[in-house]
Amino acid sequence: MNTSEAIELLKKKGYKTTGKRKDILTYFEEADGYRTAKDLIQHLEETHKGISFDTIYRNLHLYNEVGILETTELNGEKHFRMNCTHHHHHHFICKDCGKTKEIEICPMDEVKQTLANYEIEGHKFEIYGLCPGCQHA
Amino acid sequence: MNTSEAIELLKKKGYKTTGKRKDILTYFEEADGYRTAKDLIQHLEETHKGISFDTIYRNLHLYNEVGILETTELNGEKHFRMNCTHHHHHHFICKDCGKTKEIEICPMDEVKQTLANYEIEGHKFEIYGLCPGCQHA
DNA sequence: TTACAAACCGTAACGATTACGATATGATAC
DNA sequence: GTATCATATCGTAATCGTTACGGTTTGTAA
Repeated sequence: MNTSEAIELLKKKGYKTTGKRKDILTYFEEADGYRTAKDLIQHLEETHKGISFDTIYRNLHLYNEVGILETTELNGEKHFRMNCTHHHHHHFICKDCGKTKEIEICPMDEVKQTLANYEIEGHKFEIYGLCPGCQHA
Repeated sequence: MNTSEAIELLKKKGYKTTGKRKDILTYFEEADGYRTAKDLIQHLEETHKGISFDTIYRNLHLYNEVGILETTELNGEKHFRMNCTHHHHHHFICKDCGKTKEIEICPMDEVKQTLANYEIEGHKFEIYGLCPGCQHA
């Protein structure tokens, strides 16, 4: 997903297009990895001095709800990234820069067989560490 | 791991044995699943009225550090459970009661091959849903 | 039984997030 | 273009889980 696709989706759902909304989307499109609300606030302070927490979190929640962003919890803070809509996969996540690498392997088919009487609602498979670029920092 | 093994381990590492420490361990041994700090406080209030946050969190951290408890993050709250030390495995976690079921499948061997230049520090594989007992509640 | 480090208490502070009344602003209809 | 109105935003206070701290109590080992 990219910024213009996301704006299109928001319009279709009846949400208004604002400068702040666009800038938030652009930030995540360019980030190419997981970022926190704080990262985003810091970035937006440059162009939108005094932007409200309300605006930040309201839009993060909205984007997450309509599927523009996906989220994960990393040492007590929520992290967000542009959603990859094309197919099911998981991520390696760099602890330093937040960048991700797609992992195509998913063992849920096998796992489901061992959970016959269980109602499965979701699963999380994430690998953490340092990406090649961050190993010598 | 059970309460007496845990106490033994603490002693060996030079930590003191107190009534509160024992009761915390017993709570997790009997819980048989993930519990929050709040759950624990609620339980201990009965027998140790006015117990301090400091005591709760200090011991939770300690237990986590020495490997008595393992931890996961579930909708913004840290959850703890008695550690299963015997072998590597993952968990199905019931959203309602916090009970877990061991999953023996782990795809990390395959995954490692696709992350040749990456430094892997850890991974998380969890399945969420409702256990058979909680499906009709 | 004394001595002392470790454990604990009561409470304040912290950081991330949520919430709210008042104001501003896109989008639509005229 | 302008009026209308629901939605978005602001400024700020409140909330929630967690952490921190000075003072007191308590296991433990000599």
